[in-house]
Amino acid sequence: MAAFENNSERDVRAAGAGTSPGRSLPGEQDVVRQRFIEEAGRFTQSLGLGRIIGQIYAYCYFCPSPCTLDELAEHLAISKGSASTMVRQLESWGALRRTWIKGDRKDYYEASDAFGRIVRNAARDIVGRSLDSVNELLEETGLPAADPDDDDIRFVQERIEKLRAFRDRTQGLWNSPIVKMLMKAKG
Amino acid sequence: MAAFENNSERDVRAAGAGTSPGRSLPGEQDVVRQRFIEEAGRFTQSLGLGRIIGQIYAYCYFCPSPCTLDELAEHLAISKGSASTMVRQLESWGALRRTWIKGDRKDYYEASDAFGRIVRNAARDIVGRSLDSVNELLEETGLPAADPDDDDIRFVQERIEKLRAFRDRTQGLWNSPIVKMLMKAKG
DNA sequence: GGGTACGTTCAGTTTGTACTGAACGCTTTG
DNA sequence: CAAAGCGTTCAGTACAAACTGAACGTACCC
Repeated sequence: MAAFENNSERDVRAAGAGTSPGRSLPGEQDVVRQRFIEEAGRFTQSLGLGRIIGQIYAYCYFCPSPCTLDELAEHLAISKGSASTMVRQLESWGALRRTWIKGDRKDYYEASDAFGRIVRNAARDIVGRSLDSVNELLEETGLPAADPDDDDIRFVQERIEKLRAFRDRTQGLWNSPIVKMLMKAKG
Repeated sequence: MAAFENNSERDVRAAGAGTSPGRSLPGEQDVVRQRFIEEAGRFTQSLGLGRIIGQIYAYCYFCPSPCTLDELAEHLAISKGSASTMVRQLESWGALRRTWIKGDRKDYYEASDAFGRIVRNAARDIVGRSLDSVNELLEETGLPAADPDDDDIRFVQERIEKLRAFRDRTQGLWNSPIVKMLMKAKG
């Protein structure tokens, strides 16, 4: 709601990059920014990641210069705690990079545009641990060794075997060079 | 909790498939079933789909014969309403197939083992609509036509263009024959 | 036509969790 | 050393979504 108002420190900084020196009123591009930030929030929320994480990334993505925590908290009208937590989450996915400006104690964050890598990292982080748990069960499940004649036991064994086969087939899919290539940004 | 107790109609039917005629006590395979059902519930829940949907699929997947709604509700200790809703969700993903037994008014459900297709359908259903919303925004966003000299406007334009490029590159990824092949079950 | 036996729907409740904001530890500055 | 500025943490809260179960509609049977 309070995003990209033009009376703050950051907007002055951002406006400084423009060619119209006296320009400080919100331009049409700020409306566009605002809509993308909202949409990104809806997107990540509908994915069960919460609204804030999408908003933070979108805000940084559309910032010409790195952002600080306070900036994010103020413009997105969120608590500093949430900003801190979500920023580190995004950083762990490679979605944000932490930078510093010498003589300034604040941390600055800038968005990466390597979307493919970000999505892969996030997906791995989210479904990865759940899948690990499933895999563990698939491994440790020693089939009932006795009674190979029991139809029910053999049925269960076959079902588990099919799961294992699928797991093996898809395991290397994320790391497949083909998929990587398809998602790679080319300049 | 009450899953796979051995005093119910269904277990009698399941036990009938075994080779040991008098056998009605829970075998070791039922313990395995139970663990897979629990794990499936955890899995879908950690994915934000709820616990029940995974449990239902796992129950059906490890059933040698099709299941009914009442059976699912009773053995998984869930309400019939949830069973009905989730079963239709799974059916829409191709995870369950609805069958009938003549002379019986109940609906019967059996699990598909085409995991690849199920995952693709589910993923498309879940992230699809969210992505549609994003794509809509990407399309309808006419860039600020005026002021091509404004650095800030050009910056926003470039960022949006990069998003469009990634969208175009990844759009056909799910339907890519390579990915389809990698996920296909081979007999 | 009444009475079952189904599956479905939906208002209500409960459960889970995203988010807040105050307190904390650490580092730098005066 | 005190004080301010920074990021982090965590108990508490508020909100949303999962889940329930009673009411409903419909098809079949006596």
